[in-house]
Amino acid sequence: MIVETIKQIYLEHNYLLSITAMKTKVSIKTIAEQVGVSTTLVSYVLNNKNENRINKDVAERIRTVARELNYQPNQIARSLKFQKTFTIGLIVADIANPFSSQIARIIENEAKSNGYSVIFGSSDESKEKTKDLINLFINRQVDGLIIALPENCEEQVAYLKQSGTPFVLIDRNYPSIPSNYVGIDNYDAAGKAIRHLQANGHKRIGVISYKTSLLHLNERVRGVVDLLNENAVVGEVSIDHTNEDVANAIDRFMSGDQPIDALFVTTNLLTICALKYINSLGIKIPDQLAVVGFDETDAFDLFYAPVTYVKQPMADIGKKSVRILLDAIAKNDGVQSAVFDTELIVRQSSVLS
Amino acid sequence: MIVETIKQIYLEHNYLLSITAMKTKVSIKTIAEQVGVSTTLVSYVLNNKNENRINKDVAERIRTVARELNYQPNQIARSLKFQKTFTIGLIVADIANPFSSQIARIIENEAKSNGYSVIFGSSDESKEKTKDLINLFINRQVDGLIIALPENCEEQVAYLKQSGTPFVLIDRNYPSIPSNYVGIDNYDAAGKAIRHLQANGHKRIGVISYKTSLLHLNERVRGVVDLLNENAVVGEVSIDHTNEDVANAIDRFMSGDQPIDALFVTTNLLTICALKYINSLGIKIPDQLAVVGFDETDAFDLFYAPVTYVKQPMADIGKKSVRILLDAIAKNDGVQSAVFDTELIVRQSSVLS
DNA sequence: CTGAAAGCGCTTACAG
DNA sequence: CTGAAAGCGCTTACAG
Repeated sequence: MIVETIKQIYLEHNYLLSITAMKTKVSIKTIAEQVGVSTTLVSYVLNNKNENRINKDVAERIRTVARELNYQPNQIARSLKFQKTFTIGLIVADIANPFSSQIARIIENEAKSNGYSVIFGSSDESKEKTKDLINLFINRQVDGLIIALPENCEEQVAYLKQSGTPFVLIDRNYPSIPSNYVGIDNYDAAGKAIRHLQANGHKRIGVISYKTSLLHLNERVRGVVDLLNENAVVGEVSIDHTNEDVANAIDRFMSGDQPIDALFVTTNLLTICALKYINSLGIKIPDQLAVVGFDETDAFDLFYAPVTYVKQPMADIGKKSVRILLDAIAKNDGVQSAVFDTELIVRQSSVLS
Repeated sequence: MIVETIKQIYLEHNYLLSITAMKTKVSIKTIAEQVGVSTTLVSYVLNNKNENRINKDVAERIRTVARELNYQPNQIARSLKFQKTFTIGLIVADIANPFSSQIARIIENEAKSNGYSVIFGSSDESKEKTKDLINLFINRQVDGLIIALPENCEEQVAYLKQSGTPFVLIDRNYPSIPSNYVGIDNYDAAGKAIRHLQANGHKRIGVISYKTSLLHLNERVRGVVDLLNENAVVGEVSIDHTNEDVANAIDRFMSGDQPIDALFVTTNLLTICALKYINSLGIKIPDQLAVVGFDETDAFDLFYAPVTYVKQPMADIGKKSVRILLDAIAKNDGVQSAVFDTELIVRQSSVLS
């Protein structure tokens, strides 16, 4: 009954011949036997090699049989032969984070148009998981890796270098160990946010960031502090107790005789967290508090005062990281890096009405 | 200089011995030669096989050398031998869509704890891309596939069946061709939303969904219509002109002598799109219009009237799809399906204040 | 114009 | 207790 249904559909779609091959794995050998030639010839024909010195009729018969049997080359066998898998390993903190999944999509597209597939893994900001994923992907013979590393991963970078597997770091860089890297000018991004807030009359500006050794985040904070000096009010929150820490920071910022009148938050997740708490306090944005966030998300668009944010050129970052990786795969010497500018998308959350 | 830095770090981390192996691919053969035994023995030892009849000293030497050389087994070679790659292919409409990336993360975890990795691809709701991805992944010898299919993919389902590759459909089902499937009770989910709106005194309810043959979405609409009968006001929007169509539907719903007082939207992306347009019209939620959306997103939390939504049990769906797939990989006969209940998360957007 | 053979890195039944 | 050999599915230099 089920088989009948399938058969029916195949008939309709003109796949009749495939039915005969149902479930039987067809290899180059199957075709060779069917046609009565060597596997050598089958391989040549199917790969369009030595076309000029292969009998046209034989070639045609090979192609026909291959089509009839719906031959699918075994890429694993090719990979073993070529020592090349046409696979890229992507390691991010969490593929469910919109920043990661947006980048993943761009990398997927760029990889695909170059014949590569991508295998992914989430590190949850853990050094150990990162190391495991690196080894896993190396075992699986990926041709290269694109990685957003957690903090304190000098060891992993060194390990990657000595492994000989081409890789490019994205988002988070480790300048102490020269590596391929693609990211943004974080210092300048923060500067854009702060100068904008200042230009709009904000005097006392708070910044919320993670307590971390991650350079790209610290650069964002440094960008703030260099502009505000002693007037900078910094709140560092732990990744383990983000909600409480953000709440505490905001409470501290808003109390005392010099409450802040503007807030800059250095990541999308932190910004959402901060906005939720600000909402719960009934603080009105932007009148009581101006806010600038980081990265694009639908939540910022739908907020009652659409949120001003620092926009990263996701497409550029994703594409460039693949390009650099493919370069490194082709010729693994020297390192390349690309640092993109960001754009401040100004909306109501930071502009007094 | 760079080399010095790396060396330094390796010394610190006690990887001195690895340095000597820098860039040299080490195989089982390398170890065999170094120890002076056959590759057979190396393989047995490293895989803990025939432990009882292998000389303890030899085994120890093999292990030591393997560790010193930081031997990493070539999984491609193992895959070829075992006809098994321990890889799952995941095909979604767009990995950048939060629904997809959340599911992806759960699938990743569940797969990993069973020794599987996951390779992904986005179909952009295209039949052709889906077919290409299926073939690509089959060529790459994935052990199984988890797929959210676009509409009109009967052919692809039949193709998958005849390929013999185990697969499970998620989110979108094709009951005409019995297959492994994991999803939710879409009809009931819509019912939950509508009964809630009715219980809150809403009389005239509009529903926005895609114009599609996708069963799961039509089930959501059917769930509405079966409750409201002729009072149901349905707006179907094209996936190609979503923004305009949503705007047109809402304009139509809100005009005339019987404007709607409540709106149910059947997907997260559509809900966000609808909310943006409603905002732009200055319509106040829930007082002028109650809204119930679908799926979880930060945007719903941060909305000035936190949005009531139908919550899918993402973890259940993700885990179950992997479990069923692994079952099918182990013993590919018969089909399993799992249909989960949803939960209506009631918040301000649908409750008159 | 065609095919036997080696080899990619692994595993394992078999023989000793 | 150990190893030579075959084989997973492919490619290709080489010989004819």
